[in-house]
Amino acid sequence: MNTKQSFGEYLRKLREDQNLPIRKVASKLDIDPSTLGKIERGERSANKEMLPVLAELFGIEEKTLGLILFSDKVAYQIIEEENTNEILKVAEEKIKYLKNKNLKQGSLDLK
Amino acid sequence: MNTKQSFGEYLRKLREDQNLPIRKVASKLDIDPSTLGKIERGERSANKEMLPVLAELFGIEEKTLGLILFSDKVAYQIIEEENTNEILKVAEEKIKYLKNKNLKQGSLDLK
DNA sequence: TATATTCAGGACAATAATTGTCCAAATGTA
DNA sequence: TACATTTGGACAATTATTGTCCTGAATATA
Repeated sequence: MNTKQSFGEYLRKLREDQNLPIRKVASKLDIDPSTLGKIERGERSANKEMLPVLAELFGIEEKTLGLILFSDKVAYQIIEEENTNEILKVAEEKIKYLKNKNLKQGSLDLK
Repeated sequence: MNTKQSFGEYLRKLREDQNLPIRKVASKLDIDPSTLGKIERGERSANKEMLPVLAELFGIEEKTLGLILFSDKVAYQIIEEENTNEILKVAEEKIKYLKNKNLKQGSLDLK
């Protein structure tokens, strides 16, 4: 996993390695080519529904794509803060706590 | 740091420990009391501008408040995923890379 | 050179999400 | 009871995101 690449850069590389034009991938995703171009350049965000389509198209685990996409989103959300590592650590603990709580009880609801 | 508490719960505890009504804290924050109530219950999100006000009011480091707030946001963003730990780890690496890159170059721009 | 294809990036309306504000009902308290 | 506090719904205003189209530049192709 190359963490020096954003989701968009990763996607572009996949696409170019296969010599596919934006147009074709966009059509598979059922979005405007211009939108896909923006996603590749990081000017718009991809969404979860695109992942299974891309996974199949490029023969990559959907989970891997999700990992790249969500880590991007998390990074973007906190990169302006100073104590990013601490934030991530506390977030990890909160998630652990909440998931566990959730196993034992009903559904959750955070904001 | 108690990671079993959301920002709202933490805030409510601070407020109740001082026997302050929502009304008063809301007025310091210059927001509607109903909105503050919702923040405490996690139905709305707090924002960064509120942190210095709360920090001074309760005598707590702004950074600590920010830590609780942002870790909440990160947790909320990914809690529905399976591989949350991996996501956080990759996010950490990305941030590290981007911050370093940023030190050496100009300003950054992700999405 | 002319023509076609691809891509970047702007514009802008449609849609969705968030926020501010007010109010009425419920709850707590003197 | 009377008063203060809190909850939670409603809804408009604001802001953010998305879908769509268009133009021009760059590149490839006939």
